[in-house]
Amino acid sequence: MTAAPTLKDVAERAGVSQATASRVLNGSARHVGDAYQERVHQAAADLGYSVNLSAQATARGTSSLIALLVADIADPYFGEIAHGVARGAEEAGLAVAVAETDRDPDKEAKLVRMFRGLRPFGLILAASRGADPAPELDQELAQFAAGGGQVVALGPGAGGYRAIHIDHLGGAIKLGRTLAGRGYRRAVLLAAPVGALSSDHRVAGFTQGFTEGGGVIAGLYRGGYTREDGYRLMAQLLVDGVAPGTLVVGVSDQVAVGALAALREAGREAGADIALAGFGDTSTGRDVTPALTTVHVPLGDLGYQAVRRAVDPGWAPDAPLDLAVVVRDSTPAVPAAPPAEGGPT
Amino acid sequence: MTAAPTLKDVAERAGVSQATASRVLNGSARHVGDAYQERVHQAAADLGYSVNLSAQATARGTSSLIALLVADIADPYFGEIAHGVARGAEEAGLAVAVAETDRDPDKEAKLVRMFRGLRPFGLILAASRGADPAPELDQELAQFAAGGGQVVALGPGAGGYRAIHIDHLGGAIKLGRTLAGRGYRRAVLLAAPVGALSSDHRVAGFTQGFTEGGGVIAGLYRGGYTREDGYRLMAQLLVDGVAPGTLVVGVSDQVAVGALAALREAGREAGADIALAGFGDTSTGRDVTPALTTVHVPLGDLGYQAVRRAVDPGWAPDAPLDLAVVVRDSTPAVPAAPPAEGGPT
DNA sequence: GAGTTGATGGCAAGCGCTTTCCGCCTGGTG
DNA sequence: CACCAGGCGGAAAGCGCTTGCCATCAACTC
Repeated sequence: MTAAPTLKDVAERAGVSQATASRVLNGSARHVGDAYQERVHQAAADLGYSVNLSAQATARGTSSLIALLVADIADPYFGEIAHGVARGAEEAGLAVAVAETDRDPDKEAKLVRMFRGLRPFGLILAASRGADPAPELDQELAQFAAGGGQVVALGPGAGGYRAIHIDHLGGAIKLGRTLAGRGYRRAVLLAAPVGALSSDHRVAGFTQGFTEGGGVIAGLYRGGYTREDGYRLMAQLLVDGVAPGTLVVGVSDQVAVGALAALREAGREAGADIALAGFGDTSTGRDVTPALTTVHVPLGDLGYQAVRRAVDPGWAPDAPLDLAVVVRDSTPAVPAAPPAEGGPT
Repeated sequence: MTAAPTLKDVAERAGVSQATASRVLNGSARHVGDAYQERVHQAAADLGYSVNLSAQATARGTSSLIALLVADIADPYFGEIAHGVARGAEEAGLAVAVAETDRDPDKEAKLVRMFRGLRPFGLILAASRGADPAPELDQELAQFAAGGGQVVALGPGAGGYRAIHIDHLGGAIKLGRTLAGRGYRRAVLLAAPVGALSSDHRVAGFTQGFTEGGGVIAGLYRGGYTREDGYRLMAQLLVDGVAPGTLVVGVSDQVAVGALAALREAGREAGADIALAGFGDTSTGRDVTPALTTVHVPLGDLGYQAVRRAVDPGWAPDAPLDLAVVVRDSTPAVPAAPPAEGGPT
């Protein structure tokens, strides 16, 4: 047998109608006599039948897929989100389709268009969206939603759609406060370009928290979210000159780790000399030396919740997700007397 | 409009038959007059039409999905594979569906069964398979293949199916030799349970290379592939006692990093005191201190090749993939005179 | 014992798309 | 000018599955 057995085959073998076989095998509200059930199951097992989900989706008008859009699946940040999504999907009996946007809005729109063809149950947008309007993307999303699809966006400015809010702003404020509280007075930010929403929120939040605590933002470099960006930006910063005692904050853990690498390569010491903090609390930062101070974001739970939300629009988490700052060795407490380096303001 | 527009809608609006609309929009061998093409495209754009891939799959009898099975998508090892798969899939115009096995053979079989329902074009098995026969899995795979699906397994013992071979054995031999060449004489292995194929190959390979080079395997602990496993195993090893100068080899970078954490916590110094090596060369090990010696596995390329193989069974890579050992600071060269610890047997 | 339920099997009409024919028209040939 | 080939649009028969509706029958009810 080179073609997969169909429902019809099963029905014939069991000596029942297709309708009955369908009701037995693929969950229906209608009850079927025990004897029939038995026969159908037996026939299905004998034939190695497996439902054709495409056909099922065509007939039912809805599929059992959930689509996930991430910037880069190899990035632990998105990897953990995907992990949570996979968990939620499995629980809901859904399969997950994933694609990478490379943070390119055009590509993102293109992918949404292709996903739209899959008629997935829901669409989870985890790729950092920019603040700029993206007309094509918005149009695709609108059409997807018009067709009955659930779109849930993960992140801050998720306009219009169902959203799992991630309080980057609040988390960053806490980070700023905490670090100012530890005695830091000068900070340099390594961020993504203006318009990258989560970056913008983190920058704004940190700035607010840090200045409230008496600190000063002494510099702001822009690149992206990756380790390479962090490395490059830090190298530049080193060229421009950084005073010891300065705190360098990366827009993501990856960036901070990249900065750490640049620092080490330049012979400077992270921690006591130049302090370092990141954002996200991905596995990346836990094992470097010094261990990275960061803001914990419950990425996996977020992904899980996104699926729940897509499956059941009314669903809400028991407790809102909290971003907590995690202080580690990369930001040692600054000794009482500040080095009189940069005066405030 | 709350229901997505269908081909019929487009055809009507364009004033042509469904057949013509189909030919214009969804690639067909047949040519259609320019005027008609124009009208159809226009109508499709006006309506925001997007093909229903499920229906298309039903009609064509084949879908545009490629399925990927990994142990844990949040693990960078699999994240990088998935990244490569995503790249290949995009190139081929395929969507990728992914699921996590948690390294549980039963779950794996269950997932293959569900994927089978999706009638994907191909199925890529990246989750570490055990050496033990897994009858249910094999049966599912056989049935999938019988239905015309391409299954390509990533890894060592990929019996029966199209496989992208990963030469764990060869890579590990090189690692063993290299490290023996650097002067190490005693090694302890932190591995996964017997039967975990890639672990077995790595253990065997390292043992061979290392003993050939004059080293001795002084211990073999078994846990798993994760950071936690590494941490736990190393803690145990520490309790059991390890002589300075010993080399600890983790079955994966994750394990090695976990071991590093345990080491640090116990106040021992990685590198000069206890040397450390991993396997895989995932981002994990690059930025820890000391940086981790490991075997580079081109995970992304592997994933990419798997897709190519699935799409075109005849395809073969230009050059076979090579595993190279990457020596970093976690295995400093041992000074000439060995510490007379464990005599070679 | 006729009438009423309620449970359950089957028929057949879709779901949206592809693809095989079929027929028409244009154009080239001798 | 009769004829044939080739190009192209359309009608319609599926693809595998679901589900509304009807038929049947056993169990009750008065």
